[in-house]
Amino acid sequence: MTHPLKTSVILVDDHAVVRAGYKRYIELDERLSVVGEASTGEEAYALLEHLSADVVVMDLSMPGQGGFESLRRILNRYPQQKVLIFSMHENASIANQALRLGAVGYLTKSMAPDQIIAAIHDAMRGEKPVAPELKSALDELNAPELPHHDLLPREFEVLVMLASGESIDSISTRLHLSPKTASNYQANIRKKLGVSSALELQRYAKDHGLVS
Amino acid sequence: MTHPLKTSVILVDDHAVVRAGYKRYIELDERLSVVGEASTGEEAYALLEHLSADVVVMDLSMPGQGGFESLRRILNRYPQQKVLIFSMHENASIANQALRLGAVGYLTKSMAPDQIIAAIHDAMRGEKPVAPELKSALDELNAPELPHHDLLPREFEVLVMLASGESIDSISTRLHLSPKTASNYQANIRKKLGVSSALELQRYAKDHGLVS
DNA sequence: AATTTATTTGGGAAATCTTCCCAAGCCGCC
DNA sequence: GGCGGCTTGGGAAGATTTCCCAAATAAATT
Repeated sequence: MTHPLKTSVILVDDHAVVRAGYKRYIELDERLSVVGEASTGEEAYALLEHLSADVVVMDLSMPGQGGFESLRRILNRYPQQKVLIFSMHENASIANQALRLGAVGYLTKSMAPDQIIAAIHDAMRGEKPVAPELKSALDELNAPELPHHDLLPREFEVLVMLASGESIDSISTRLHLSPKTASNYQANIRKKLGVSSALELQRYAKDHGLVS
Repeated sequence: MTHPLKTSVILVDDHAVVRAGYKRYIELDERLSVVGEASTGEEAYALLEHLSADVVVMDLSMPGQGGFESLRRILNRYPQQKVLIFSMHENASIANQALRLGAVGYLTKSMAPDQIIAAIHDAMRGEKPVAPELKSALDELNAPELPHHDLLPREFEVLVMLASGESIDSISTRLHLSPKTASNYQANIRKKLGVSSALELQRYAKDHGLVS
């Protein structure tokens, strides 16, 4: 026999209507079979205790504690599990985070159905399929010479808080710093990143995946 | 016969895999039939020249000139066309804009499949189905007493520029104002809206659909 | 162990920005 | 003509930001 075993797949997406679409396409390939579905990351995690699958195909934007946290927990518990992210967002920094966390690939919903099927087979072969439109952006993102790479650790921490909209006062309180110090960090961060306002800073952070 | 005619549906979504899901569910109801599919708004517009359908079910976030523009053009050419928006975004201000443009309803992808089917029938009956999780937010959004409704015209203009990240200097230049005046506008806007930083102001504007 | 080196923390002083208060000019309306 | 709302900005006080610098601590190197 040419197919000793089917590749088993678990689908994770919070939209039932979207899961139905995945399933229809995946099952057109008789070497694949969908053995389970889940609508949240937590559900997927629980499912894996009873059911193993070669590949988990998972959306990232889900309710509950979100796709990233689920990915982290699944890989922590099952380090060998192949997880393919299949996301709406054609955002290189999101893809980057997911791959760093250990996802075996990152696909987007705008890929053609047969590319998606091919990616599942690729993953089984040990490759790391990535949506073609993100390849170059990903390389750029991992270039070592991005401005925020020479922020000091403390500066980085403050940057993230600033970018998520916290005020100097709130930061200095939460970090037990004088407002003066927090403000000085802000100035240094802005200078190093080459931005001059809170909104530019936020945009920088978003573009580089430092905040959602 | 109890069903004199099936309700015909055209699906518009740029993700083939997602369309497959819609279709599977819709066709489970034998009173509905999918008579056409399109992957962009332009395609949908062209399709309508050859093919009429009772309801167009359309995603908003699509490549090309976007869902809003497509909706506008379709309704301009075919004012009677029932268009149901079926979007990912559970954002009241987006829904609000779509409904103002003349969509007959706004559904989200996290609704249960049978609610979606029901919404299509509702639309045929002349109702205006709206995702339940958005109902209250929509009402709130159309309440006449929102803070930004008593901004002066000029203030509103400055608000939009501020919220899209422009600096006081850039605004004063573009509007031929002294930086002082622009800055005074900012202070007045912030007071009227009850926000205290650039980021809060941006969030306010986003939440109320004043900027994308 | 001794000594650089990097990092964290904040003060002082000047520059800048924001706020608050107020007033002049303008436009439309009765 | 006069009233009221809108637009425009000055003055002055207050707050924030910036820039420069230095002490304290932690980490790395020899």
